[in-house]
Order: sequence, then C-alpha cells, then structure tokens
Amino acid sequence: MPTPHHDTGHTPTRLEGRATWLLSRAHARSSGLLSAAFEANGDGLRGYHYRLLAALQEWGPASQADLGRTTGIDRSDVTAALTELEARKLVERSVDPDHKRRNIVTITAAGVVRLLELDKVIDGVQDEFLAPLTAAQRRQFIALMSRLVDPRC
Amino acid sequence: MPTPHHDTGHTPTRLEGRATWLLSRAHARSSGLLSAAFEANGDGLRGYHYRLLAALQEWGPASQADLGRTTGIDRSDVTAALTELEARKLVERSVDPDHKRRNIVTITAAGVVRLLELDKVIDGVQDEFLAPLTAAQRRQFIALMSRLVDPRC
DNA sequence: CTGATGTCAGATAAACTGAAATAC
DNA sequence: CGTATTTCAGTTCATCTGACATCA
Repeated sequence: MPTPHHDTGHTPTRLEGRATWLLSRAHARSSGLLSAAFEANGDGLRGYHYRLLAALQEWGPASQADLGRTTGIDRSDVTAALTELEARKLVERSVDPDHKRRNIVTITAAGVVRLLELDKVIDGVQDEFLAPLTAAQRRQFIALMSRLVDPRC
Repeated sequence: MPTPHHDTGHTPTRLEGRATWLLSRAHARSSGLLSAAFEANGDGLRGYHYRLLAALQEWGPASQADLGRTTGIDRSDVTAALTELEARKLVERSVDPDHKRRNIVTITAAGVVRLLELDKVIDGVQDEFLAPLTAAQRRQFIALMSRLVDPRC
C-alpha cells in the first residue's frame, strides 16, 4: 500500500482529481460490463449496433449520414455496422428517391423486438454500473454528463 | 431533423437517458482532446505513460504489478508502457533484492520534469472538456465519478 | 504445489483518417 | 465547380486474454 503523502488523507491527488482519468476508468468499467452483457446475450451485436437501432426507433428512418450525426458514430463505421444489422434483418436500406446517393434506413419489426431485448440488457448493466450512487446522484450524474456531451443542456 | 416524438420536447429518450451511452460519448470527446494534446505536445507519450508517471510520483517507487493495480492498467500493458518510458529515461527499473522476480520502478528527475509539463497539458484539456459546467458542477462531477470508479467514496 | 510476477503474442471495440465513386 | 453521401482500407488507443517462465 504505497501512501507517502497520507498526512492530509483527502488531498485530491493528481490522478484522482482529474476528470480525464476518472472518465477513462469509469468508461472502461462501463464498457467492460456492457460488452460482457452483449456477449452473454447472443449474436455478435455490440455498442454500435444498439446505438443505431435505438436511434432508428427513437427518431424514425434516417439517412446514414444523419445516423452518424445523431449517434456520434463515424459515417464509415455506420456503414459497416448497418451492413451487419441488415444481414440479421434488423434494419433495411432503401435508396432515397429524392436523392439517389442517399440511403434511407428503417428498423424492421424484428429489429424493434431485438432492441427491446437489448434495452433490458443495457438497463441491467446501467443498474450495476450506477450501483454506488443513490437515485438522486444518478439523476445528477446523468444531467452533468448530458451537459458535457451536449453543452446546450 | 428527425424528431417524431417532440410533443413533450424533454422526454428522456432512450439513448440520451442512458449513462452507458453518455459515458461513451463523453469519453470519446475527452480522449479525443487528450490524444490531440499529447500529439501536439511532443514525443509519442500517451495516456498510459502519463498515468504511470503520475502514479510513480504520487505514490513513490512501486513494482509493476502494484502500478497495474493502482492505475487500472493491465500488467502486460504496464510492461510495454514502462519499456517506452525507460527508453526515454523517464523511469528506471531495478530488481527488488528481496524478491528477484519483482522490479522496482522509479521515476527519474527527467521523468518528474516531463510529468509537470504533461500536467499542464492535461489541465488544459480538462478545462476545455469541463467548460460547459460551473465550478460547483465540476466538483460534483468529479465526486460522482470518483464514487463510480471506487465505491469506497 | 500454489500463487504472484514480468513478459510476449495476439484479439477486440471504439474511434478516426484518407481516399474514392456517386449524386446533387 | 463544390458539397454531401456512401463505401473501403487502414490505423490508433485502450483494454483484455492466454500463455509462459520465474521465483517466493
């Protein structure tokens, strides 16, 4: 147990006071739980697939570029992930008649079913991850994170 | 702008209410800023190197296994990162006389100097990252993250 | 023998980069 | 022409896995 400066006991040490470091650690834990849950759950779906399905169900059919913008996933990764979702018949791609270069992506009925299953998985992970916090703290945490991700509150 | 359910306008949507998703997004932003800053700053040091230098300076010389535990970095990655730090003369490895399998890692004077420079880089990134929050919110955020990373407060 | 340690080779997920072809 | 979209190929960083030899 190396604790040289433990005279104060609560001095915010270099690493522990740093948001970047805390964020790395927290993210590592969260995504570890998440990928374990996804893996245990079945077919090879991962974070990107969930995000895309969720976005499609929340906001309706969209182009791939729009999906990339709303989910924060790079266009090239959107392409790849959608191809995998399409192979599982969870989404459909069709060419936008008004804009032949653009695809319109739609979630299928099977996609919605799968999404609802994944929702439960995610909720379980979230509960486990947020376990150290009280309900009020969880709300605070989510509010603060939301502001960080999108400064417009 | 696809916003089908915007009757309420503030309904916590599936993705936006999820801590795991918010954490991914926030972490992506933070680590993007961080790696850009590291890259602009000079030699090929990255997050792992900073963590190790910081841990060594905070808590004094330690074995690699201890470093792994305190920083949350896997032992195998500790080995690799320390080799790179050693090549830059920022740390030194010596065999523990009491335990010949174990190395004792020490930060060098040059390592401390480099660490102090990196501190400034990190602080700059952190300020930019936390910009949307007030000072009180930043403290809250750090406190909540600390609890998530280490449930013992 | 068990257990901890350091090392190596490799895999993975998320994110990003750059370039190309196509459409507006 | 410039701009937006989709796609492809390749890269990076952080993380993790499994194996192995070494030592207490």
